[in-house]
Amino acid sequence: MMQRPRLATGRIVARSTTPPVPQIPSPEQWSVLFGPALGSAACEQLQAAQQLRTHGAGQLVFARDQRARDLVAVLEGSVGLGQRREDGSFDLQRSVTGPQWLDLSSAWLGGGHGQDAMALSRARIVELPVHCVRELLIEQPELGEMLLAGLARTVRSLARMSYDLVHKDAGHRLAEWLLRRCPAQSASESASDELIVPLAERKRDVAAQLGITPETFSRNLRALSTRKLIEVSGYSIKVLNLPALRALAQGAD
Amino acid sequence: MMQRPRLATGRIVARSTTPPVPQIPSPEQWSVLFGPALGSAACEQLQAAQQLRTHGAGQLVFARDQRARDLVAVLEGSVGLGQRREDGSFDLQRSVTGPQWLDLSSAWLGGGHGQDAMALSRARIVELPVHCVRELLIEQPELGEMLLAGLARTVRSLARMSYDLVHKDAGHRLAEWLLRRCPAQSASESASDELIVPLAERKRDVAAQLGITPETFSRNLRALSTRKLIEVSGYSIKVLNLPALRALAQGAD
DNA sequence: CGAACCCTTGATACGCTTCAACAAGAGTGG
DNA sequence: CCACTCTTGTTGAAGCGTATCAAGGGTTCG
Repeated sequence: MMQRPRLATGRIVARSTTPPVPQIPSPEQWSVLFGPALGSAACEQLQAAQQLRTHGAGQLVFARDQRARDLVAVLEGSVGLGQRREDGSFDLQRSVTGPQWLDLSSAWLGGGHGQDAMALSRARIVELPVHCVRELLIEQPELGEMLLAGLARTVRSLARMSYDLVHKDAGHRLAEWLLRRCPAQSASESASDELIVPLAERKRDVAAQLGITPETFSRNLRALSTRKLIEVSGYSIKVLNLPALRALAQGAD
Repeated sequence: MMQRPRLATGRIVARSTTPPVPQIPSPEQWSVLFGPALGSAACEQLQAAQQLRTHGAGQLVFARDQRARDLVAVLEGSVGLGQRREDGSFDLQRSVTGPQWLDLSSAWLGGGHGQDAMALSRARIVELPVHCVRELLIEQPELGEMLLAGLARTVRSLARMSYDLVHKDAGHRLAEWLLRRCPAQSASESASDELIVPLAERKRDVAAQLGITPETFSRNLRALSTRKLIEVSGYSIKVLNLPALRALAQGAD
């Protein structure tokens, strides 16, 4: 009971420099990143250009001043984007859980990444040199569209985030976050659904993504469980009243 | 003295439906939007595909549920992005002043715009049907890169905004905003620079972009002028101590 | 065992919003 | 022309939400 699912390995410090561990690339990773409509020819060329590496928890995936030569994606694990502070702590802005793009934007601007990226758990990373993608774009115009769509989704998500930061308080943001973590609440919305949200990350990291301190995060979780909307047990949260939670996220109360 | 430079024409209400006023397209508008490296062939094709329209202050440029078929840019004037509320008011998230892209992202996602856009002043708008751009992309791959770079800049700006919202208080954000409004503080940083920032928009709109209320905006302006960093006279702000302002924006104090 | 880390809870402080009131134009219509 | 209204910006007082500081308990690891 109450066991800790994951733990940043001691003091968060890189143990060794990045060990380049070539690993079996899953065949459909590209269709997850780019969308289902990617041709197999393009797929092969991406395979040829990719660079795989693995980072342990706490390691820096890239630094904000480091020149962005690649498109970076997370295949497995989760990586945090934010600013590393001088005292070694890291203030997280958002976390990216694989398989998902980590930084699709910086490479097109010809400068640095602009943010630090730190592995929050052991993470498999894939990098595509932007000059390779550039060449591919000439032959595969539909690849460009998928890149555009990917960036557009990032824009959406960031715009929503800053809207929420201004217009919603911590409780409402928490409810919204909780809903996003619920497994596909599509068809079977019947009553006796055992909706359990497991937390794969530290609670302070979740709090940072919501733009609040760990203390307020804890208090707001308690408030929700007092109101019988959820039930918290260590690192797993059971959703008791999905409709009420949804109403809360919409701005009720 | 103290004359009001701009005023949203009375109650903000659309006077008439959008009057499609074809106007002379400035030849270099595309190089401003896409970057200087745009070929003249592509330029001509964009010209052929473009749709121009003019909106009066208070008119909706697009609605959030409206399907996004075009890339939208502002040529002249300024347009606000945000949410129109039921009571007719508009809560602004960010404002776009021409010439600049207004919505480069939504059209690639195949859904709605996601936000409402309202003209804050009389504004000239240009729209490029996304299917035309799609076709152009096949022949002009470098166009795709410019679009990617444009979206990447938007991502940068939005990420910075949400960082600032979490980590900086109103005073620091105001200082930063003020600096962005200063005319190219490049070479002549000598002492006797008469740095005057004219406000083209209502102060409440500036406040909304900073994520604060008009009241706090007013108070913070006063705080800065009490400390002799600026001098406020109606709708024009004279910067008295640029270095101090810069230090403040960096996080000093 | 102690050390380090994480989460929780309480008390306090601060920043900002909200509400209310007021002055100063700007547009309107008699 | 002068009321009259509408909008904007400013200022003050009060209250809410969240951060900060401090303390304690639980767990893991050396």
